[in-house]
Amino acid sequence: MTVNLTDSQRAAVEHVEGPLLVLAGPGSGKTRVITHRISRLLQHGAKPEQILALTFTNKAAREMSERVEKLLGGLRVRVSTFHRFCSRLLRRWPERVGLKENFTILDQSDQTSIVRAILKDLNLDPSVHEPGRVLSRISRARNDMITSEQFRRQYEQRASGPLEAAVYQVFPEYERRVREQNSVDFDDLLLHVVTMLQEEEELRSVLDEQFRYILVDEYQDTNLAQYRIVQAMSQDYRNLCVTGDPDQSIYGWRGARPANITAFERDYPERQVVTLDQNFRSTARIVTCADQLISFNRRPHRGRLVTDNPEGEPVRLRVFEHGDAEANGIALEIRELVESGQRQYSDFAIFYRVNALSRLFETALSRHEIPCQIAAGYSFFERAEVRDLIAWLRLIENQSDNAALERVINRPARGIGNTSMLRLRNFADREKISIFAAAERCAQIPSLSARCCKALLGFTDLINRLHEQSAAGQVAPVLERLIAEIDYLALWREVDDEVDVDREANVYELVSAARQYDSAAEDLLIVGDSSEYTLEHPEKPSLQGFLEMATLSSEADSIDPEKGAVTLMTLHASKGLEFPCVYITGLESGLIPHERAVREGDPSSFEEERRLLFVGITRAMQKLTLTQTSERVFRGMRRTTISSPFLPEIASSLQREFSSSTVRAALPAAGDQRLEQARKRFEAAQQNRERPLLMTGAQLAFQRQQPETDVTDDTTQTHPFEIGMSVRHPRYGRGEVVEVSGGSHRATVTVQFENTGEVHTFVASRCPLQPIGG
DNA sequence: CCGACTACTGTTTTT
DNA sequence: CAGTAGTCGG
Repeated sequence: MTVNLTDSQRAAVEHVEGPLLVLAGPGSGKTRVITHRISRLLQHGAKPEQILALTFTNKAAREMSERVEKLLGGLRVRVSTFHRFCSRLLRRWPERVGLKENFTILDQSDQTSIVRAILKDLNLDPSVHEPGRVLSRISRARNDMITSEQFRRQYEQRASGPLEAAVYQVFPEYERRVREQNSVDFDDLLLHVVTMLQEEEELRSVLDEQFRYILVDEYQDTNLAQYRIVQAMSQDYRNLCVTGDPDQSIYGWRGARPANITAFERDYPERQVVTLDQNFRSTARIVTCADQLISFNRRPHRGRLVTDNPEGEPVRLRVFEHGDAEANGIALEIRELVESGQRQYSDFAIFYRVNALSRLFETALSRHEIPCQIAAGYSFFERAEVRDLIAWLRLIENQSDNAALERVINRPARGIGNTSMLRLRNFADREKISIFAAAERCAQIPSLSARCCKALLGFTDLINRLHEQSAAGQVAPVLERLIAEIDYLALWREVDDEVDVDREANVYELVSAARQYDSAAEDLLIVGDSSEYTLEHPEKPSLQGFLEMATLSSEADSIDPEKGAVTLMTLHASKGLEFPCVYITGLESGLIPHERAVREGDPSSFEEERRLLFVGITRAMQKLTLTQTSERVFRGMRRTTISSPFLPEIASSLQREFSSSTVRAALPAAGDQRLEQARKRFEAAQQNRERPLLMTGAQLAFQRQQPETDVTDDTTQTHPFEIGMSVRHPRYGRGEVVEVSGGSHRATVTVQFENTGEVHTFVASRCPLQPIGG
């Protein structure tokens, strides 16, 4: 069985007892090693239920469990994402962390609404403190296991920006409200489990014993909470195997700590380390290219990548005029390769940095009648109509789920508007009850009209009836009755009585997902013994189970490499996959690396961008094409692009190809006559306070040569301001920009002036000039 | 209280 | 461009 393994692969497979760290480079056969290792564990007497494999994404979980099942001839071990695993634990022992068994999981839009409501109650302007931003700051803190209390203290110790000021006020209230409605957010799933394991030693040791062999994939992506969870379960039985690659750490922005790898070596001094660095996936040229790129990181985490694979085709860089041409060119090439019989559609993948670019490729491919599957941001479960129905189901399950209630109570409209809701909320606050409970007692709220009251009672009655029905376990009948009773499809019916087919299809798809769930749920579960601490108690299908599935899975999971279609996805989503032919698109400054990563000025986020490109490159098995455009439409504005700074780093392994009509996207050299034209246009535009129609490379160069910019109180530029930039103000003279905030249309700029040392803040209005990128 | 219209603003990546 | 928050007339 282990005949085809290399020495280091075999070392990892044959290691049975004790902690093991596998440093696995891309394409080094990691999954193979893990599955063989599991089989080895079983041979050595481990029971399947003692093995727990934790992954980061559903996709990875599914793939691993399929491969294990195949190798072991149908034997199943527990493979789960962190979030799902935690959800199961909480479902089993909710009272340990003060939850009720029917708790619901909030999605991101619920979280944002809660933050928005809190900001409002605190009289903080949501246009200044953007709810999404506040939320992500809270989430980041919680990922680092910083409590609201600690956050407040930190805030008081060192003066911070206005965002922090809002966050420290919102933070505790956010936690309170989420808890109050018997719900959890994504972070809570992990955090509650950390608390549980910390405070309940008995439970901890039982779980430690139950899961004697724990495997963690993509260990570099674990955050502090995940680290703690794994730690806690690997104290008495230290058979913890983690696999990771610091060079593929691309989730730093989300609290991932690649340093957990180093921590592992510290926590388990007796650990064994195996390095897998031979690449079996890609051609030698692709491997060289990847290796070259990653070596530019301050601390590349490996020796050189090696491979015995043949050299293969050159890695190409194709330059196109604009985004449409890029998408079209790729589509055309794919079509030709398929039509000539050399390739099939499923061989191809197209990667991009931001989801916003997916459309371009989607339309180009469909123009060429090329089938494609998109692992895009808009998952099935995120569509409005599906989320509506899910919110209804959540409320049916958990009547304290205020977030769900707020979403559905007037949808379809039943005459319960803002004012009524305000009164209802007030009553609920006063009585310390949920909004649903308040609605049931609406007769006691004198300010509510009789009509409104009647509507409220109709609503609560419906929920109660459906709740009763849901006790039977089956989800589909509840959902079907709900849709019928609220005549949900009518909501999407146009005036002329035509039904929105897409939405209707989604509704039916949800119903059929529920049916499928109902029939599949029963055989999903592994039956363990029935002691108090058994995790796998046999479970009937339940509304809860269905909701968990709906909330914790995403569209990216449904990507099927065998589907006979070209795959479109973000670079992030590509991790862990491989394709014979890969296009990495938009190799432009501001996109790869992303503008924001550059603006942060933090070398580590810049390096994360480099790792992201590294991940993308190493997905390719045979044919890798990087593409770039000369101009790109962004936010409805056309902008000339600048080449990605990563390209020069791999220049020697690239073969450049320019489309016939392409002008090179680069800054013009000094003395270029285009520079002179640009100067004139720039000045004319400035005088007329107009925006130039098109920013050319020459204009960019021209602006770069103007280090000083005038600042007045009412007119400022937005984007061109960067921290450290020198500016001149008619009244205060020369100064240096110390802070910039705001978006592309409005911004505030804080400047410290040389003469007086004073600091002034300017509110920028719409800028007469185009912002320059980067 | 509802829906239609307008104005404004934003865009990383995801469990 | 496209999503949404906010305003206004019915």
